[in-house]
Amino acid sequence: MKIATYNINSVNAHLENFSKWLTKANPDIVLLQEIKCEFNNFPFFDLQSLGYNCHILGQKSYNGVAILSRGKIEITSENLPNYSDEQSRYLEAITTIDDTRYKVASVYLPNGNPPQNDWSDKTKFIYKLNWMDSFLKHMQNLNAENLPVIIGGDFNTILTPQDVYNYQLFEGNALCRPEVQTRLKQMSFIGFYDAFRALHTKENGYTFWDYTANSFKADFGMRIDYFFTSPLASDKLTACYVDKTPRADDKPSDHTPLIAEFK
DNA sequence: ATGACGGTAGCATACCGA
Repeated sequence: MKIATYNINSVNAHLENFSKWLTKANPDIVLLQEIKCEFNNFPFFDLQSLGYNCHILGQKSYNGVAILSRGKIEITSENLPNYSDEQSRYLEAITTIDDTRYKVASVYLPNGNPPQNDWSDKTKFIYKLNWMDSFLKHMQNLNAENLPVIIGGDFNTILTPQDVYNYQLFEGNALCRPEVQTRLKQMSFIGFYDAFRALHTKENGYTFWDYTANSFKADFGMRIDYFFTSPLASDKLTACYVDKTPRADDKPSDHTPLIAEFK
């Protein structure tokens, strides 16, 4: 079983790039973030014709998450069950691939940096921390599930200096503030593996490069997209890697897919 | 670099992102 997590930065704006990659990479499941559209504008027809069932939690302009699967999708949660949220950032489902049932979730964690017109405004950062607290509370319940659980998404967190091209540049940034790093590290205490880092200790694993001039070519990137696997899923994990091909292709998202494979 | 650059809403320019 092959699963991908991909912050698509508007599914409609990058549909051509995405469809080309989907056909080539042929994942069984795709977790999408930042689809940036509501139900009525989601490209169901295009993706279904490539063989995927699709469920989305949409939002106009911003955010929005989706689950694509070769198998049947049963939604188990839209938004975090213990947190009232106006933004679409969490979608969870059970889907069956090769007779194995997996619980999967597509996560788009808040960025947390202040708006440009008010650098002192902490509202977004507080929202990020509260969101993470609710998320972790839910993860404690999910980890005990009697089926493999795979949590994937854009966690907007630089966990360690290894996970960004220049750590000093991002000091004080909401992506690598200690309050945020400490919270995401709790995933491992709860029992979820950071799948990429569990298998690769030396590679940087960058999944995001900004659109500016030579960020991608110069590899000025960061690792902010993750898979977290529950004990039953970690037992089945055989590979986890970054696929840079769509980021190098025409009209890409600023992120690139992270892929995990399970036996 | 509080940089550039791209996406959305909607039609000029503000907001968002990491």
